[in-house]
Amino acid sequence: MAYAEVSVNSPAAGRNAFSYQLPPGLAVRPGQAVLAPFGPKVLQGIVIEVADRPRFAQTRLLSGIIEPPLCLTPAQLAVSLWISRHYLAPLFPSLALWLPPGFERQAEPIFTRRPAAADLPLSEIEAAVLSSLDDEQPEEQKRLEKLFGKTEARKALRRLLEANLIERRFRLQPVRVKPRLERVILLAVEPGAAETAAGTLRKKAPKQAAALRRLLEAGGRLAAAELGKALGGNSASAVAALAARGLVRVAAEESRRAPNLPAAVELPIVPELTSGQAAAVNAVAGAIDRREGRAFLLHGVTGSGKTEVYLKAAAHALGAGRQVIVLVPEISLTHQIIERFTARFPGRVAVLHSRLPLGERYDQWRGMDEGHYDIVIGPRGALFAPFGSPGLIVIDEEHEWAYKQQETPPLYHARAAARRLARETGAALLLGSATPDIETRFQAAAGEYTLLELPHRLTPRPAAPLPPVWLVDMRSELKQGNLSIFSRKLAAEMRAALSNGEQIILFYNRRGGATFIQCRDCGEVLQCRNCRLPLGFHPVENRLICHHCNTAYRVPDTCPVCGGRRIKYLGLGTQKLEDETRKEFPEARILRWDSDAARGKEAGYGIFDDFRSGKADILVGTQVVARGLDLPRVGLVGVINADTALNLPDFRAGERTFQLLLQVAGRAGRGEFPGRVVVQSYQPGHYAVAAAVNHDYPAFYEKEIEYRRMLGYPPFGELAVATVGHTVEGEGLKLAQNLKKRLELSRDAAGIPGIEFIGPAPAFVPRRRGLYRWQVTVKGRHIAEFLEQADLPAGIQLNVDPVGLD
DNA sequence: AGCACGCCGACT
DNA sequence: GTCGGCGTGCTC
Repeated sequence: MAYAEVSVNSPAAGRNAFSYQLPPGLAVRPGQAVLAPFGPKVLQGIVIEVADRPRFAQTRLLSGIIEPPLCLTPAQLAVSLWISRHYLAPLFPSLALWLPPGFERQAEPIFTRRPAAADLPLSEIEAAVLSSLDDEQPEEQKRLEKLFGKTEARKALRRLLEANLIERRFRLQPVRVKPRLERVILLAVEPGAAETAAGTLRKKAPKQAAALRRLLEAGGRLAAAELGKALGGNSASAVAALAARGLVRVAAEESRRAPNLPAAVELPIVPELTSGQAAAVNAVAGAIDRREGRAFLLHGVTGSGKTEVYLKAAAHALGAGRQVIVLVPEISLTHQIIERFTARFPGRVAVLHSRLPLGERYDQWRGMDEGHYDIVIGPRGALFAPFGSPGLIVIDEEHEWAYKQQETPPLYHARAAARRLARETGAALLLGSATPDIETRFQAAAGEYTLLELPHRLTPRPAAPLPPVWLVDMRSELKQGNLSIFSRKLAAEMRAALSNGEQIILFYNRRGGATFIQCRDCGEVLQCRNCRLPLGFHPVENRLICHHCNTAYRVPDTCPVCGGRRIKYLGLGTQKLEDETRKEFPEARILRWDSDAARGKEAGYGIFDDFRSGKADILVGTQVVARGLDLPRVGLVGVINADTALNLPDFRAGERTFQLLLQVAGRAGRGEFPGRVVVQSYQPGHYAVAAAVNHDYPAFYEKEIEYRRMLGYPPFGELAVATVGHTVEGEGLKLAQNLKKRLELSRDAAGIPGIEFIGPAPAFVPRRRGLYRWQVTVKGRHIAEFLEQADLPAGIQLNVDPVGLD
């Protein structure tokens, strides 16, 4: 007797697989998509394992396989099992990452009327629901809810079910996405015969003759829509007449939907590789050939030619008949890299991201599955492209936080998942960054990644140095009576740039708004004594609270360091910044680009294109303007507030600030003008600011890694955050305290050393969707192994290896 | 998610 | 005494 362990698509399944008996004659493989009975429903599932014995004694019979058949590869299966285990994520969603778009279908309830005659007293609405049901044609609950109202319909259905007047069954939702069919006109005779026929028809049926000619030009096959366009309007009757003569045939063929890709842009000359680039390409190519699943960290300053390394390595993988996955941090950044890849590899590039219409996503997926495309570009989800033997996985800007999935489980990190996929498939993994993640850089030093370096910038002007950076101490500006947003240095540089015809980027760091408290005399930010993280201000209690350990402090009147009285929380928005800029520079044309201004499918590309084409002089914006955008006419970059992000209660705040400052500085001087950068800061002495100003990654790394080591933060310890929520304010805290107690008991029972629990503390977003949220942070080693066997209450959310605040 | 079971408060 | 609130446990 054969059995299968199956992951079923039910929220109830969690991280478990369920045992089923295989019906005689049904053969399934691990990875196979199947249908399995689960409670009253038949659900979609994925086979995890096939064995002689079940893991669970009471088994039901597996319903069958899903048609058309679909089977995950052993490598895909292994990556998903790792994700589910490491991130304590539900199993089916971890497997579903690989499934084609639109594959997932829920079981929905349907109702039929029973022939039973029992004549019970019914309410008006119950009678109405009953009379709208048929004894053969089932009705969907969804439709009844729309008709009678959600709660009313549910109540009535429940009553009718109890009275045995109706019957409920479940069926899978209908397929949402289908191949698109298109009418195609095909030549049904030899070209010679068609030519002759066109000649005879020319006089009495000119439209038919023209249609034939057009069809011949197109090689005997043309979409009906195109033929119509070519003939100028209605071609249906002509086509019908030709078909009646047996000259053409009309068929329905599948047409692939594809997104509009940005036009291919190739550099004027394919550049000769520098020795650094060549060495990097050779190393990666060797790893691709040896199929050893090796990983590389390409540390190259902005503008050092990392993309060219990606392209050459990709060419090598494709040459070996293998596929290429290119990940970018977010959709709005796919644009530039798609331009480069489609130029080099026309017709082979697929794009996969959540903003594509479902039909396009589906066709892109199938195009890859069937081998029409062998390159995919997209954000983190593109890692799960249906490629049988990937040769290269590129992660551009690998330090970006967007690679960690937030909110919806599985909360995986695409970099970590890519590392597993590379190992499983023998692909080479290539991580690129100008400011590598501290953890990645540490692992490179430990030999986990091979370090490849590109220390020099390539620009049109030969050997252009990285732009000089001026650091302005805003405390002394204030002391000298300058209350403006702009320091005197920045204002002067802006005037000079404007009169020189250069463009300017003003970067404003929005994150961290007014959550921290700072002395405007000395720049001191009040921190928790235990966690060394900035304290958040809570106006209701008028207290400063540590978001890590929940210690409360009273709000001081004077600065504990310098005794100054000007303690305040800083607040400024991009809108205000734009207004101030306009006031100060009335002659300049200003564009604002922040997340509010960049909604929708185009994701701000209108703004970007306007600025690039010179329709404005100053671009004011948040994080988005710091991204890897190539803007050749930008001479000056001004950073309005270098350090607000520094003061978030996050141990990665320093790293984030450093990365952002270097990135935004890199926007200056990429083209015609030598670049300059002015950085305004209240904490110019902070090592993240100082190192960024000097473009000194090693200096920052040394300081940061020491800080991490001292406090046991990653890479020296692992973190997980458990969040609980409750509608009643005080109950949330109780839940969290209870959770912490249970975790401590589990730890002591298991005897796992070196794990500590911090908190409970209010979440960074203390209230969401009506719930008061509290968090307990788990810190230590082998956290996933501990949490896997720990006794966890229902309803908690776990974020393993968290990135950013939530 | 849904649904059953089971235990305490506002009503006939 | 009863109806009904939602806490807890289960789905191979």
